Amino acid sequence: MILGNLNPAQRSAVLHESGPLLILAGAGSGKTRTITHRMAHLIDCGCAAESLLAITFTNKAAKEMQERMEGLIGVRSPWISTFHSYCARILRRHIERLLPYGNSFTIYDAGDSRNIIKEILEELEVDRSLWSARAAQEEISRIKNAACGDIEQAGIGNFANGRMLRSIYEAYTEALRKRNAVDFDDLLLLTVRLFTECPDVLARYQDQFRHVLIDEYQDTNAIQYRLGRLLTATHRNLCITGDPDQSIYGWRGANLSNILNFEEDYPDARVITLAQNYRSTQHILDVANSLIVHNGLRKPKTLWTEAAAGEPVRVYRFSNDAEEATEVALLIQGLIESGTPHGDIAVLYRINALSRPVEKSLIYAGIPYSIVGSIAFFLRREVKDVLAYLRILDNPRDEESLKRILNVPTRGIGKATIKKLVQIARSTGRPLLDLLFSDGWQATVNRKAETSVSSFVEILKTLRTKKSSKVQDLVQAVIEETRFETFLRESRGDSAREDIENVWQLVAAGKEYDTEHQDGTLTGFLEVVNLLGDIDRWRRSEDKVPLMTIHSAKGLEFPVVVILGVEDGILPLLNAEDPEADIEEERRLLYVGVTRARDQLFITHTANRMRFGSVRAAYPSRFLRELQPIATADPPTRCPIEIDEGTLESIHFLDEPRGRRSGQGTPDLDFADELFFDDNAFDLEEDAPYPVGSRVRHADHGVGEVVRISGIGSRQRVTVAFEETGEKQFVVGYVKLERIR
DNA sequence: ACACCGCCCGTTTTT
DNA sequence: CGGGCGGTGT
Repeated sequence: MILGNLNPAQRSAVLHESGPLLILAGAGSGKTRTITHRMAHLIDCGCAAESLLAITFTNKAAKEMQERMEGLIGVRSPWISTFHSYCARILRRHIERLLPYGNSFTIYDAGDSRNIIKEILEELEVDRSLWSARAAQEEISRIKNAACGDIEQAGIGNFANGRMLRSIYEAYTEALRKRNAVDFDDLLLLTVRLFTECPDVLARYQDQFRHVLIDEYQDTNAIQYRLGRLLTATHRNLCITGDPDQSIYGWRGANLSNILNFEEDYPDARVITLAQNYRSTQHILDVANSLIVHNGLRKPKTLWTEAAAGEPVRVYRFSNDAEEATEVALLIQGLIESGTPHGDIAVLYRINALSRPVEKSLIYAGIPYSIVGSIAFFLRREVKDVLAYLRILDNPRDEESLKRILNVPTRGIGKATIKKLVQIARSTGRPLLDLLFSDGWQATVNRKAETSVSSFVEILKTLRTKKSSKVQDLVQAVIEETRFETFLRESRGDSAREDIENVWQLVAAGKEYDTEHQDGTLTGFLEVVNLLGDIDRWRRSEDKVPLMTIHSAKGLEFPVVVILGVEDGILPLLNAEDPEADIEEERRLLYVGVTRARDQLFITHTANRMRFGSVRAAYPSRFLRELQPIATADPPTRCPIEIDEGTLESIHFLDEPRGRRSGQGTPDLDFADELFFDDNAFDLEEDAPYPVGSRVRHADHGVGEVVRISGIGSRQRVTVAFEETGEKQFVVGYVKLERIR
């Protein structure tokens, strides 16, 4: 085994033999390298490859790890997959132990679930102001993820809405069971249930996997935490890697304390910190470090590098989003002209909506780009329609898919008919498809509908005979039997071409699956399709500028990164009705964005931004004032003035001609300037409610002395050195402090 | 049954 | 600005 290329920390992680191990891996610290080497080392030491299990969060990460493993040890590779795929595979084998599920269960995506929830809300006659489908869906997911499906524990309360939620939850669970379907959360949840209810199954996997590795542990939720514990309960060979500073999935139930408390869970755990960064320049790391240090919930660590200082990080301010978009396009054009490949320049943003103006500018500038994420390919309407045919063939109880395609392509089966059919099915207690295949429904619908449904049934019967052909042929058969292409051409106007193209891409996906899986099945194909996100399908290409959310960019790196819209309200994303927004998570998000950059980093913000269809004032992100040091400059194409040691005031200075130029100077612009740039015009010593040196009392921390303040107004932060608990930082607007002196 | 119109709604982030 | 949904007209 080659240990020579590893640094001392990496090496000790590789050499750690057994027992719990926590690898705190900073961004760009060679984590994947370390864990693949570790696995290879274990195999070298006599572990069978089959006895290793590595769990990642994205298929992309799994694939990358897989490839690196093959490079290191040859073909026999350990089991490496995402939590979700791993659980799906376990369930395919054993779900029949959890009746009434069968092993051809269908995995429902959020859209499918939403449809069921809508039906339930209708059936239960739920007042729409009490529960929207969206809200109910979110709550259901929260119950599953945070409380492992235990309603009692989820604390939903006993008021009308809580009681209603309980009914919705139960009806939803029952609906899925009837359809032999599971949602994303169920994949994990049912696996935990399987392991708990069937100790023999658990024992089998505990025995098989002598070493379990969980990647990105900072993003695990309650169920994933339990899975990890269950799988390693006997041998305790649990190796986790993660970085509390990169936890960005709190909204999905990720529980940061899983990683923060790992050492309490496993007092004998070995902890290794990887802080040497091999990715970014010193300037970029300085910015990253200065930002993240403002977080309280973390394990302190400072990234360092042997690399050069590099280009300064630049913060650009624009008067509106259109200008931002044009200038970013010009910036990119300049980079491309000087030889940077398109694929080396990533444009990142907090919310998908921000991509549009930039897309326009890129098109205008003739720069090819590709959007990664947003609407996943397999979620497109026409693709899902074709897939629905496959799904109903695979799982005859999948009522959602059946209803979806009864009248797609349009064949004269309307809502009323569908409703009638569903009703008969319900009253006879048989699956809808069973009913349609029998002759117990014809009398209840009108003649026209009757012939239509019959012809639909005929199509399904024909397709059923081809069920075990190659996936590619099956997809093609669906398109031909249903005359799907004609349907698209006739029913879609402008988008017909694109829609048809997408449908044929699905055939291509089937072909790809067939070649990659010699013993593939329809079930297998559908599973891949379901669990594959857009980011997983994305292949880095030289000739397109990638545009994506920061969430999608996690785990990736680019020589040049542009982060758009770093404004209060967007990053951090602030929600009017939810003032308790997790600012620290937002800060981590920016941190993740910043640490994607290898050589050059550009951060932009605007004074006015089009949102919700109208122009609104935008304010620089509160995070910008935490960045140290930043060099700032006017946008490159207009006034190429550069400042060697940028200060906040210099932006103010540079910015003045800006308002005039755009002719859009608004009072808000001035306010924004003041908010952000006039830090030093404000006398911090005099006007602060808790000046430096004053003594204060805090309910939890006791008495302390103010050692530092920063910012102004309600956004002001105050750092207090408490006698008992040490230094803490607060936002003045949110903390209760009693001033003693 | 279905196409069309117009209103209102809301928007993070994804396996 | 865009999608979803309710209502209307054919």
